[in-house]
Amino acid sequence: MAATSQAMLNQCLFEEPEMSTQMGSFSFPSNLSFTHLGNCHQSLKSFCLPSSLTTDLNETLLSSSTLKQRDDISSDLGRTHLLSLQRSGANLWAWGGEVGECVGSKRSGGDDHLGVSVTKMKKIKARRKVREPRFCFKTMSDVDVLDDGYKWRKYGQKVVKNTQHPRSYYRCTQDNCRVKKRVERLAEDPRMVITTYEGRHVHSPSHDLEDSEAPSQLNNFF
DNA sequence: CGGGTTTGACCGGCGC
DNA sequence: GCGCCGGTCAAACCCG
Repeated sequence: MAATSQAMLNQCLFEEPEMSTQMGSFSFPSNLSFTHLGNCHQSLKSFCLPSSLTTDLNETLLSSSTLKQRDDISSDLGRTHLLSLQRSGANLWAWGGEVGECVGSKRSGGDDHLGVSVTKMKKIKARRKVREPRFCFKTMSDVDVLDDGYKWRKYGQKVVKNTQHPRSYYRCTQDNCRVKKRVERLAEDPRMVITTYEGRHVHSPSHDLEDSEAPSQLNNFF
């Protein structure tokens, strides 16, 4: 799709942005396609997601050599753009398990954890049961819906407060797959598209099904 | 005709 | 309890 080449991956962050803490950063080529992001995301996954979400990958933590490789790729392709990797308290509850325990142990020390108040954390905990794992990232693109290899059906659109651009709601068209995504434009910079994914796909991307019979283990976080 | 989009209605959570 | 707001539903509509 044309959307792929247009998209410039600029930032990967986790919900909710105001609660996030910078965890690390590295470079990606500016002309990296969204599909490529799916592959690179394996490294992101290893770098920032709990092991419960990476059991199907057999990958270890992102090493400095891997980062070096990414830099090499970037230099090969010319320009680079900083990709910031962030993690928020809001996602910690969503993931649960070891991450949740991590939150609990760190919270015992004071009123704040990652800049989040106790009352806010309580509300976060209250929501833990119902929310799917979520993450979002920001791309600079003139099209709203980026090609991530999956097929989506739009089920709603909403004008959110204090923004002039509507937020669109999409669901994966695959049966038994309950992954959703939200797409909205940044109020401060309409060129930036915020894409938020919720849940995990239980199938391979539609592109893989079309291109080969062997289902790829890559991309399955989207 | 089937699949996707649009859009107003509805619902539940949350703050006051 | 009430109103606001985000998220979802579903009927109508569109398009190939």
